[in-house]
Amino acid sequence: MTNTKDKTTESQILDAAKTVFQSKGMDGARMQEIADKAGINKALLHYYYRSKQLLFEAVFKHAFSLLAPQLNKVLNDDSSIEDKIRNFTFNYIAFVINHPYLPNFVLQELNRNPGFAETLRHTEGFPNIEKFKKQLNTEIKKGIFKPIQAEQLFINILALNVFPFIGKPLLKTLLNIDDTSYKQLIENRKLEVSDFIINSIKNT
Amino acid sequence: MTNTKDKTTESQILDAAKTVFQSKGMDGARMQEIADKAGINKALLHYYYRSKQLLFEAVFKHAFSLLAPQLNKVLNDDSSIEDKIRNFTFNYIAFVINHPYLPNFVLQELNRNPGFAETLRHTEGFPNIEKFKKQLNTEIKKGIFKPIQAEQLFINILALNVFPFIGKPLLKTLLNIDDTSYKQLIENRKLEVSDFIINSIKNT
DNA sequence: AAATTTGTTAACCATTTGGTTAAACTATAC
DNA sequence: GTATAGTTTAACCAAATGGTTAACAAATTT
Repeated sequence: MTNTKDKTTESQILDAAKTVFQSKGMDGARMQEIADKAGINKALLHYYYRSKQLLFEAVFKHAFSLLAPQLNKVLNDDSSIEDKIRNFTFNYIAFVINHPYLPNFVLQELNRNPGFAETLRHTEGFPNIEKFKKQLNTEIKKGIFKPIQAEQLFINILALNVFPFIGKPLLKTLLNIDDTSYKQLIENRKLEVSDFIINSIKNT
Repeated sequence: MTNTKDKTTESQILDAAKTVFQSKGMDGARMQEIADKAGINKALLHYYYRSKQLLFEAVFKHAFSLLAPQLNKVLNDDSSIEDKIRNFTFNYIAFVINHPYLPNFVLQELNRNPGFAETLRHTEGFPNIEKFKKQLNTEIKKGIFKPIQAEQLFINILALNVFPFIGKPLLKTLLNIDDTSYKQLIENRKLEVSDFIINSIKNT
């Protein structure tokens, strides 16, 4: 075997698995469909990844490893809170526009199996809120921001950025708009969401 | 057959189906598990609801019929925008604390089958945003609020209220807190979220 | 109370599904 | 070039799954 060919087949499988798992979830995904999409025999899936569960975990961990650095940006870099919020919002929305299935996939599977979140905490580079908390409290003491619990602000930031992607089918229907308009609405949020947040907490 | 006994069996099935579908989703749910939970033979499921798909739709429509009136409250009653936001936030969070699986269930299944949302639009009492839009624009013109698109504000309100429930397993891990603390965090949001929103858009 | 309709069950069925096996094929090692 | 190790496939398998059937039980009707 050539190592090149190895990697090609294995990554073809992973790519196909990503597509199928992320659009149908663990329960809805079929090993045969993944094999077909990868253009290989079903037995090869088990040759490279023993079981559906392990293949799924590979996909899930990879998905989460894409999201974690996005979160760390808002939590652990050295800019001001205001800059963090603006950068995170802009970058996260731009990022998810290119990976539209990711947030729904990760949240759904964590809900299906909450114990899975525990496993993630012990992985390298798992986001931690401590620095963000201290920094926010310092800036509040300086009078830059109105008092707000770091946890609540963090939830709000995430909510405003993540929800439009998870809620897309519902929101499109409620707002009675088509895909193009919805895309535009999301595009506008890259800047509007930060204003919305900053407006709310900044002292004048 | 007595009509009373009919309804009892049928609603036992529906109750069991709610529990199973809402916690495991369409793909993860098993007809046998629903039958067991209802304490009846599996064939009875098909006697009352022809197929898994139809039983699922009954559960889904019921779930949505619980959520729709909550939305209509923010869209179509006669109070001011500020009161609407405060009432909706308080009521919605209180409501979902008692139906914790609902938002995730509805959003997940709409993502799995986006065409389903179309079906909902044509049901009685489907929420409509038009009145909210006009009212908001009027209050903006009066100078009560800073300019903001009704659609964006609506998304924000929904996001801030719904996301904490959908994201619970992720947020609990990120914030490194236990169930009791998380419950308290959510409880606090009943009032804090409205302040957060109003602060952001109200003219001073 | 006999006939008929409705409710309920155990057993069964076809299909799907994740997973295995044994053989064939390919490429590298000797 | 032949042995050896890694790769790929077709065929197969057992378990699970949604759904059906035919017979039985319980009401309702007449």
